[in-house]
Amino acid sequence: MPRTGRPRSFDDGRVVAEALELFWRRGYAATSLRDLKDGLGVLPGSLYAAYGDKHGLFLRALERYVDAAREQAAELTGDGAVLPRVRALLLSVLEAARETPGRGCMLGNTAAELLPADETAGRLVHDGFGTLETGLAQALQAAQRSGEVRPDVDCGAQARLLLALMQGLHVLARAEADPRRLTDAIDTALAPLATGQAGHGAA
Amino acid sequence: MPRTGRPRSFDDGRVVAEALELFWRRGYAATSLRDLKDGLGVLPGSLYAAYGDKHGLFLRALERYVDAAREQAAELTGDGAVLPRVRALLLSVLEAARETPGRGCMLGNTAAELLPADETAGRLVHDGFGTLETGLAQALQAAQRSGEVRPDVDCGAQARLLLALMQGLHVLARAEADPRRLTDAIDTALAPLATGQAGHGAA
DNA sequence: GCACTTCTTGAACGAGCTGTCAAGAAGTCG
DNA sequence: CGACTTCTTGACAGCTCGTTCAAGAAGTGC
Repeated sequence: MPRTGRPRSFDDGRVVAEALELFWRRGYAATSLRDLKDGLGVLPGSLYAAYGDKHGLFLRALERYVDAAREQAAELTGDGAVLPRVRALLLSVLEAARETPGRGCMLGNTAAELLPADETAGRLVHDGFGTLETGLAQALQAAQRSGEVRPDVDCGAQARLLLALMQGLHVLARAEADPRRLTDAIDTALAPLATGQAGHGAA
Repeated sequence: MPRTGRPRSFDDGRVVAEALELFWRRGYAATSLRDLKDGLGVLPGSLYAAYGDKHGLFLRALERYVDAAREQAAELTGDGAVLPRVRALLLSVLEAARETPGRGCMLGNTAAELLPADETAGRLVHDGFGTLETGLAQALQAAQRSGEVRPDVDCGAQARLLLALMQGLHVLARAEADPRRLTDAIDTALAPLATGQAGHGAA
């Protein structure tokens, strides 16, 4: 195993994180190597040696985003009431649109720009959506067992509805001067779920 | 008024319609003048003489899409039950994703690619979303008056929820091998609306 | 300190892009 | 038919893009 030679002068994790920020904000095609060079402080030659090409770096950044989404999804299930956490997740979409306009969701952005042509990115996006859907469904099922969510609710279908709502909010919020106008759509979606009593601890 | 000179050899309506099809499928930046030349049979010089530049042609195409959306929204209100028409509209999103993959909704695509930087396109997208939202809200209100929709429903908030769902479905469907998997999300969104009785004619 | 390996640097390449322009084609009007 | 106006044509300028590469820099291990 060759372990000699000049060590890399940049931190892989930092570069991927900053590349994610750029791709997230501007999209894949609109982020040029010049943008990456300026934003990351890494010249094209080094990027190509480390990641193959622009697309390779993009996939690394997208993987990182999917990992972050996985963490968010896992945090939905846990101690205490679930529905307020789901509501907070949906509200955070509107808040993010206010604080960082024009960024949206990296999964949705990638789906709109590159799917279905880019199959590798497609798998990652599919995984990311699947993770979020499963996380929502499991959280709702747990809340159902604890009595927080009505027993006649189809948690799988509800999870798909909430995920679609979430993606839709990312899109609509781009065209709204004040995304908070969409808050009542969130509450309308969640209202039919609650039993009215708070539930009694995790399942 | 100068009414002499060689007449235009192409039909404006046809060119805008075909440009819309291209921009819709590939997005704004990814559609090159060469694509437009090949698809429309009109050389760059003529396009620039007629529409100013690529962006001008895109705006014309986007206007046309907004007009079509306006018609769709208007058709939601009319004789007979409203909820089946709303359901059909949402299902048509999944059907379109199956028949024409990777096209999505031109409003959502444009929002993701160009907003908030492109203010002119932003106004058109905002109008388009507003038209759809208002159309949904008015249809639900009419259905409420006829007894088809429960009287305690907030039709405005419901319209925003359904519009967000619609946009979310466009996004999610891109990453699904078979978009029909999302059908139950539609029914879950609509279930809380119905009174159970069919309503008695238009209001 | 020397040999070796890897990384960095920055210029350069070919391709593709949007937008322009001068010359010719094709109409209309007197 | 002839003058005039507008549209079409296709080449081309200027730019940016992703990618490559040879030379130099900077480490490691003996």
